[in-house]
Amino acid sequence: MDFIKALGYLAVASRMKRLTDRFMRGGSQAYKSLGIDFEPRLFTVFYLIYTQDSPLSISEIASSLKISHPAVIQTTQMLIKKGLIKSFQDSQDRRIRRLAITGKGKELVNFLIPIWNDFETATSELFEKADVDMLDIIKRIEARLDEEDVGNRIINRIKQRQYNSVEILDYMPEYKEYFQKLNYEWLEKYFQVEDLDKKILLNPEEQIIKEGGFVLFARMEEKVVGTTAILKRDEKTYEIAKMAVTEKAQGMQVGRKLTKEAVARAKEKGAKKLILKTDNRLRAAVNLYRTFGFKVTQTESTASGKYERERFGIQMKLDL
Amino acid sequence: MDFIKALGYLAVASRMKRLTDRFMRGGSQAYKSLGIDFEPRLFTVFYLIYTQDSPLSISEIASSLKISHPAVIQTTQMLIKKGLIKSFQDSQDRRIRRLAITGKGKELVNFLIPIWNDFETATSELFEKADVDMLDIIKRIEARLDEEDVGNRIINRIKQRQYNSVEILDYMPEYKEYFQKLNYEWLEKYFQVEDLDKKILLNPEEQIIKEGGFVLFARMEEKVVGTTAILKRDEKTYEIAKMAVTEKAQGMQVGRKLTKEAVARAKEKGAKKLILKTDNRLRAAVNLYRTFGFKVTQTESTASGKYERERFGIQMKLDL
DNA sequence: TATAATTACGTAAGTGATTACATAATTGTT
DNA sequence: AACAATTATGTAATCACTTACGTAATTATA
Repeated sequence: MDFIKALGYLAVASRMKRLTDRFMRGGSQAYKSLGIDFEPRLFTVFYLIYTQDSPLSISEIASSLKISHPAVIQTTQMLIKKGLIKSFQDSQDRRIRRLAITGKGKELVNFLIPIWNDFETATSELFEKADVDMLDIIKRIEARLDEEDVGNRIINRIKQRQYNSVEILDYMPEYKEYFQKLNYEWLEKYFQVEDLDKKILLNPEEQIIKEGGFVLFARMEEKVVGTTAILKRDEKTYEIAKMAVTEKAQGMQVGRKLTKEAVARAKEKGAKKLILKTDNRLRAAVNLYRTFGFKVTQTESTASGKYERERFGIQMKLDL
Repeated sequence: MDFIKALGYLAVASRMKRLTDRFMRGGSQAYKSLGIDFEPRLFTVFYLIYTQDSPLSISEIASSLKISHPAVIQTTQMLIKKGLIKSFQDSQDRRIRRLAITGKGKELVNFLIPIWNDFETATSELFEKADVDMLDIIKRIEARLDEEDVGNRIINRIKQRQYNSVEILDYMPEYKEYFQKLNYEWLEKYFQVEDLDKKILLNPEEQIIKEGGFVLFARMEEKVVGTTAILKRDEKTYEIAKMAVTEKAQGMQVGRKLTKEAVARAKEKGAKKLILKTDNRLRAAVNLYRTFGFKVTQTESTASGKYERERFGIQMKLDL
């Protein structure tokens, strides 16, 4: 019974690895059973050095083979120990060590060429029998990965799902405590909770909504994980403030969705300008706002807000 | 510039490895960037334990996943350290350690299931975009490898080529010295060169050919690498003797080709029986003869030949 | 023309698997 | 019942890479 096989695409990488291991082992098995003092892993580096007319440097080899330079160093050390290549310092640039094939190396190549030819035909025949054009397949997959690597593909998909699962809700009295709690959570961590904070957080209805602003909540899987306020400054100007996302939900696009909704609400109300105050040290937040088109308008030297923390803060603006 | 790409099937294993590494790295990248304390290499073992109703043993896991049991031990140790699984001794068999998921483990699975789902869709979408049915491809290649692994495919091809490159030549006076030299080479190594040996090796024309026998030589890439004699015992009986293959060419099917030709020559001459004397300790030789159908007819206890060494020797016979 | 940035190489440690070997417990055989 | 063979697990060493970090040499820049 083969569990990995049953997992389908969930374990396709493991299956590819298992298959690759089989191929690599096949090569060393062949050398060993023929009593040849050579290993498959030496092949690419050795053959590259052999084919090149002028001696190559470590990093030239690494980039040609798309492997790390320590891998090249380890391989070349082994080849030098076997006497198949030699190294010498570059005459112009003393950082560079150049690698060239030796007489013994050339001899071995001549001996190995027919054997490598057998390697090649044996493999290509195997793929032919399996009715698989492996080179073309690898080429096509690599091309896709050059566009976007596996990690990013997965991350983007996860983020998209998380983003979709977040609901933005209007102010409801029963969520009032979250407005306070979520803001205290991070204010206490980074700054002090000042009197003006307390006043607004305790009385959002009075301080924000009655003044023509909004309070929004973000809910994810039945839990309130974020909040923000949109304060009305004047008919044409609104301000995003008191945005807070609980630590567990950070990185899950909650802030993005709250900001998106805040922008939409301000537009609806006929605002021409949306401003916000934040701290240059909160990189994630600043970058998030930037992606919406917010620009920094004031830095600490020019700011003169109501909060103590604003001497480290910045102001940002978005024209609607 | 991508040298490996240019090598085609000669480096297809390296390219597969490079591609696989990219996939494996993608997974850990995704977990890391989401701040999840989990690794791709834990997945198969963890998921297998999760899906199974009754706790599995180390070796059950190893065989289900087709990996070595030390790999399972290492993985489970890490999972235990993370508190995701627990282990306990089997009640019947005290050698067996059974592994079961913990409450914390189940919690993590529930959290990870949607993420694993994203892994799966991201990968399958990637392959779809590359127009590659990877699962089917792996299946087809694995099926071929189950028939014959990569190592054997290569070795067989090399042996076939070597076999084809060996020429069998009739006796020529200028090769006379090789008949002596090649035989001394191994006789001196395993036994003593006895007087009867010397007489025959010095005078093959007189001792073998004039008596109605043959001497054959094997040539590989312009070098004489092997020899054998076919002695005429009587009208219906010939004997293969003095077969020698130089050490460097051993394992290259030279002996096989010499034997094949010897059998053909004896048949041509109308022989009904081909015999030979060898030593039970020379396993490669005895096995070679066996593949031609030779059967052991006498062992040391019954043998009474002319040679000192025959008290360790055997006689073999092939009916033509 | 200092100094900062970049490049080339080297070393160390980690990764995720393997093979080889050891030991304890169980099962099979005479 | 005694011993051999097999099975289950564990440990050590190895493999073929990687990432992370350090240093020296060169090049770019203010």
